[in-house]
Amino acid sequence: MSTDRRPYRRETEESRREALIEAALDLVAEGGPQAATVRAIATRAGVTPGLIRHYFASKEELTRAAYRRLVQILTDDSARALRAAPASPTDRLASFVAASLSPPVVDPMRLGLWAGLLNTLRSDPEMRQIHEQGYHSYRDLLEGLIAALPRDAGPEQCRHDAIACNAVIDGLWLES
Amino acid sequence: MSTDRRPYRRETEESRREALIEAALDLVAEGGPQAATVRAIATRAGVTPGLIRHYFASKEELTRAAYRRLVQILTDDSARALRAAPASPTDRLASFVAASLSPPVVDPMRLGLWAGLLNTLRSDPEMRQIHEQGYHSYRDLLEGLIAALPRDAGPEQCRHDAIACNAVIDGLWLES
DNA sequence: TGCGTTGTCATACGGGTGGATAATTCGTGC
DNA sequence: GCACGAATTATCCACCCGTATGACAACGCA
Repeated sequence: MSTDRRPYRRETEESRREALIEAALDLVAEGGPQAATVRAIATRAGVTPGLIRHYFASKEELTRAAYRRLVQILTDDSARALRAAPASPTDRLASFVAASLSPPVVDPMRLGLWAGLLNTLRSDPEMRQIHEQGYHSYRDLLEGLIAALPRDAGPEQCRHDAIACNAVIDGLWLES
Repeated sequence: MSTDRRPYRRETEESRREALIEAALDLVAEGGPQAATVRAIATRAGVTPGLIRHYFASKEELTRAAYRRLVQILTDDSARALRAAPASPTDRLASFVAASLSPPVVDPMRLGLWAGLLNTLRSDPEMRQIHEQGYHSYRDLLEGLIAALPRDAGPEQCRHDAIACNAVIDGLWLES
């Protein structure tokens, strides 16, 4: 009479959280927020729905954790590209821009993710805060590179150029 | 005992359809597709839910009509900008690009719309077809303007430049 | 002014699904 | 082996979705 129970392995808290977060991001990227239900996330992560609330107080918290993770990935990718860049200021900027337009930064999945999360960002203040933090750190990176260029330009001008440059990058990023 | 019935006015078929479509677009822009429920659309349009199915066979049909309308708006705006443009090829291109980056083409609502509809576009083939038609007509417009420039460039080059130019425009558009 | 058409309202239904929970089981480290 | 807690299972409840239906009233026309 014993119903056969699904076999399972115990995992570390970190690996489980990671799997759940990744599953959530994948689902949002593919089908928008409405596709990222607790059941779908659990299935994708290879666990049962109940487990989600073992690691996250609510689905909302999981969503926020997922977005935090996404921002971190983007930030890390940018920073890594910069570390491997050449020494000349001009070349540094050029290679940084190039890196921002090639894999793994550019990825169709990321576009879907961004689009899917846009509405959520607008409504949830905490999400918005996470987002702005990441956005500013990227733009500041860009501004630093531009300020290091061998040319005559005040900080005001550099800031303005950084914003414009960022705009162009985002545009090319969209087209991929 | 008679429940007081909400007073109403009879409208033309066109104006009702228009109101429903606009309501649907607004809701998608604000809260994503999941916010555009039959009830919400009806409320926003100032009617009761039942009326939707008086004008559209199903909600899906309304959604498609709404998207068709959006594409038409974008196309019209582009064409209008071009009609008012100067004669010189270089100036024409410049003013067209400028128009693509100012109101009413640029609009935070449109960005939300685009983000919300991205997933829908991916899954619904008919939607995708509507989308590509609009996208191509815009890019062809751009390609025509570029081909008219006073310079030495083959058709292949013009096409390539049009795609790149479109990418940059989209990027600036995103930043608004 | 009265009548018929039909645009519009009101309400209900059947159901799918969403997030949450509580108790149970069994893998695992000691 | 024993105990702890990770993970499963089963279920809850509520909400909201899209659809269907029938009554009512606004407007055009005679």
